Amino acid sequence: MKAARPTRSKSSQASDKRDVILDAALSCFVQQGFHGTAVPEVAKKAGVATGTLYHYFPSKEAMVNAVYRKWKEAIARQVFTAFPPVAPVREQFRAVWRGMLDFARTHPEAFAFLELHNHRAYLDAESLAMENRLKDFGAGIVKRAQAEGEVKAGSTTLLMELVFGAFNGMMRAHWEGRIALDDAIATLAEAACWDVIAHRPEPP
Amino acid sequence: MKAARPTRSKSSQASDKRDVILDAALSCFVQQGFHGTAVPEVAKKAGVATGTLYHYFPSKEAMVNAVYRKWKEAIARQVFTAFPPVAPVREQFRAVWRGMLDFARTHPEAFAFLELHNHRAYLDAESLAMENRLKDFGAGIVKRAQAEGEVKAGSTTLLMELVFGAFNGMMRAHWEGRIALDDAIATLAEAACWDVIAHRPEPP
Amino acid sequence: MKAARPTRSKSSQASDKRDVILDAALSCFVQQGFHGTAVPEVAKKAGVATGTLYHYFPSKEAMVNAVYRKWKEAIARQVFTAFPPVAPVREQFRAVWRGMLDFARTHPEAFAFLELHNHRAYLDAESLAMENRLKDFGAGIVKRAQAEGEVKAGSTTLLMELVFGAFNGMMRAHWEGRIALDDAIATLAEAACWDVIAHRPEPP
Amino acid sequence: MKAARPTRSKSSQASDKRDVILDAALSCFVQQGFHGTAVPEVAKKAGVATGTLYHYFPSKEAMVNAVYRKWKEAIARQVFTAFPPVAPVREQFRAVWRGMLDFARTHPEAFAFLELHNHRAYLDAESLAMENRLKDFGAGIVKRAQAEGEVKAGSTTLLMELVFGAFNGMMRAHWEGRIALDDAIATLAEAACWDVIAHRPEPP
DNA sequence: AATGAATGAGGCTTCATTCAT
DNA sequence: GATGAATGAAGCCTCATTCAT
Repeated sequence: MKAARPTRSKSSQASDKRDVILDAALSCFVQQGFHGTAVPEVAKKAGVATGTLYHYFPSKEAMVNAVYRKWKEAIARQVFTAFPPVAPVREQFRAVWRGMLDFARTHPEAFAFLELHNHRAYLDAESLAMENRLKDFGAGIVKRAQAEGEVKAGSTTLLMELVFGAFNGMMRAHWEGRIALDDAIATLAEAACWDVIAHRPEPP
Repeated sequence: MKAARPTRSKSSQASDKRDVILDAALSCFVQQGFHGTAVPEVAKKAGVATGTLYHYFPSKEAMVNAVYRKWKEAIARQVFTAFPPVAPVREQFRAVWRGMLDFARTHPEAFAFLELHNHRAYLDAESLAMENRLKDFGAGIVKRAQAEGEVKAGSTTLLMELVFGAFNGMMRAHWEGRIALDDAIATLAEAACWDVIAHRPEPP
Repeated sequence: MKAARPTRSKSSQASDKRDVILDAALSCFVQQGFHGTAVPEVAKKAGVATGTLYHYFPSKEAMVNAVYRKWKEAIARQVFTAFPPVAPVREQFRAVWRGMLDFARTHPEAFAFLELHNHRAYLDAESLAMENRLKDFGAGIVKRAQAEGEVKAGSTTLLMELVFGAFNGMMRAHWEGRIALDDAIATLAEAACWDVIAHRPEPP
Repeated sequence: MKAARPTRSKSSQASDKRDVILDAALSCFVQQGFHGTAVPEVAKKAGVATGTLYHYFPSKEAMVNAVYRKWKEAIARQVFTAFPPVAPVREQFRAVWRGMLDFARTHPEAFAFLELHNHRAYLDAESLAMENRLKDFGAGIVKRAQAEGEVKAGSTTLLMELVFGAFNGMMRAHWEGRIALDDAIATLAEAACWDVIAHRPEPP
């Protein structure tokens, strides 16, 4: 229900404009990359004057970092919220997977920007620090599952990176139109990615 | 005296310089991205004058496409060469995997450039066409394996993208220093990625 | 409660704010120059909003001219007030000198702004006209003194400019920390500058 | 004789262009000040493209410092060259004075730029260091003359600043058209400025 | 073929000024 | 009157590309 914000105060209007700019920036950056995007382009897409961007962000770099953090926070929140702390490992895995998938389907540009681009040249320390939260979180799950014997032994980080990589590979294929991400595909993918880490003793 | 390289013809010297430029360009592009790299930077790293670049490439875009094709061709050749056409599927999978891994270890910048960057904004049609060869090749293997019942049923493309994605995830983690790619890790990763596509009937 | 200033009428409050702005502008202009100062900087230093400046001055140029005239008027008033119309020339000289020195010591930023900056690019006709009053006044004194034989013959303007120049040189050295302007120095300087214009017949 | 450079090597042509730019910059800066001058203006006046300026100077600030140093060096050289080390103080004073006057007459814009503008906002340490050489040199002369009893006792720096200030005042008046700097005027000015520092015992 | 100075359009950012609140 | 967000022209500087040597 959008009716929840019927009267907008001055400050919420300002926040709105900031968000409009962030959305325009996301859209430009995901299509053309950070260095491939001109600041006036972002302004034009946001429907404001170029100078206005500089009331909200001190520089283009600050802007891209704000975009990055906004959405990294959003995906983290979504995954954490859906996570069942006391469920069996298999179910936890599914929950994280669905959380990420829901996010990626709801905010395809945000996901593509976060995961399909190389940000190392312009992200600041705080943004880089953020990047590791989901991964640490994921690594924690894998580690506990390893202790319970349900997941392969060996480098926890490797297993987690393989799963995230597979997920990103799927999303990239979707983003670039090579696959359609319907429920059958999503289910198959989830199962296949579980198999990446699942401990399956050879049958006798 | 230029006579120091007697065994090389004039044309092969020219090729050398072209390669020097391509190497410098690869190095710059992988660190700073295409739009983040200035042409004189590439020239400086290559040890030639700026104008010289334009004797070998008509534009910066042509240059980045040449870099892309050179290395996409190289990785394709390496994988095709190592591929055993008549071996069992499991062995074929391992061969492709090892081929890619060997390439990525031997040419880390090239691999990072090819797979960890988003090129859509500047690659031309021919380069884009090239991108699909490895994937089509991989998809062919998967498809045949599906027919033989050794691989999960369902979207061939999805399975292949999951495997490539997992591989890229591993390489990105390595590139960014989160894992060390020793043999134990590589073996575990290969096995885990095979499990992505392996058909494992539930035990009764 | 705004009632804290009961003795001041509305209009004098407005004048106060105008003066606050003029003071802030003086401070900025003297440190960074006219073109080196941004209008919002002046507003910030004055403690008002940027838009408020434009209630008091139609433009940045009008503002700098107002600053100039305010202080040029002030120094003129101070010098004229202290001037003894019927005293001997030597005493008149001393009075003018002390008047200028008092002003420069009391309002160092104002003096530095008036005399140590080059205003030709933005002063309007009225401001430029003002600039010559002190000098005409000074020239008048010198001219009468020449008639009385106490001052060197020759270009009145030159003599007056030399004295003003010497005074400014002293103040610049003080402003830039090369000399301390104590009473001994001031007395020596006054005597030395009188010698610039004093008619001293060679001893026989 | 300009014929001394009949064939210009590549490097001397480059120096020529650098000098053309420095001259254009001097001309702009002296008329409109540093912050009041736009870089493309300088380029236009120099007859080159804007980008060309940046082959010779890394920034506008570097450019203004180069202008400053070029001319500060030139005036120093001129004064030092004309200085007679073993002559009587009165003659040394005259030599310094004439050296400065010759320079100011030959290069009026350079002199106006050096002495009639306030550079503190953009000069770098090296330029500021340079500024004190002429003054230290002048102070040395005054100090020796004080020791010989020909010059007033008291703050050496003050006396020197008064003389320089008077000289600058004269030049400013000339620059702004209030006096014509013919030989009669110059001679009178020189004598008057000597009187600033001359020790004249009161007649009994 | 090789050079690198030169170009000028375009990039990021600033800033004098306006105007809705 | 007072505010400060908004504007967009203009500022400094970069950079892909050209061309005389």
